[in-house]
Amino acid sequence: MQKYTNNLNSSIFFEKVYRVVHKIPYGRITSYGAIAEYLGAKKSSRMVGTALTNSHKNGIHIPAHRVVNRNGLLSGRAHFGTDNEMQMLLESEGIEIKDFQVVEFKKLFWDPNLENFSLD
DNA sequence: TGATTGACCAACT
DNA sequence: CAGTTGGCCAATC
Repeated sequence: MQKYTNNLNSSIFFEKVYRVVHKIPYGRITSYGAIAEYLGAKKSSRMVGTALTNSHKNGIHIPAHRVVNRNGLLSGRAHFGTDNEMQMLLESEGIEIKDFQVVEFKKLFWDPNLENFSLD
């Protein structure tokens, strides 16, 4: 029996995650789930977070701070250097944060599923 | 090597 | 409404 039932092969999937994250425009944000869906693994949104942890560990530089959870919450902030580094990175791009949440989440949401771009 | 954890999310109770 | 559960599976314990 095949191990993967949701179109998820880790090394390939991780690399695709990095490429999508790299495409998130400056000053915009997206969610783990939206990326997973774009990659055809909607139910594996946790793995998007795993991929980002992996990228951090391996020193792969991608704008991971632009990925938040489906409610606009900065759920990955603990993985950044200091307590509020993720927030400061977003604020430096003009994104307003309140209580660890992106205030204009809907307005700033960048949905890869609605975009026309290539993974290069 | 088995069990648990977790940068998630939708459905269910 | 909030809390729980099921799915997913790499990484960690």
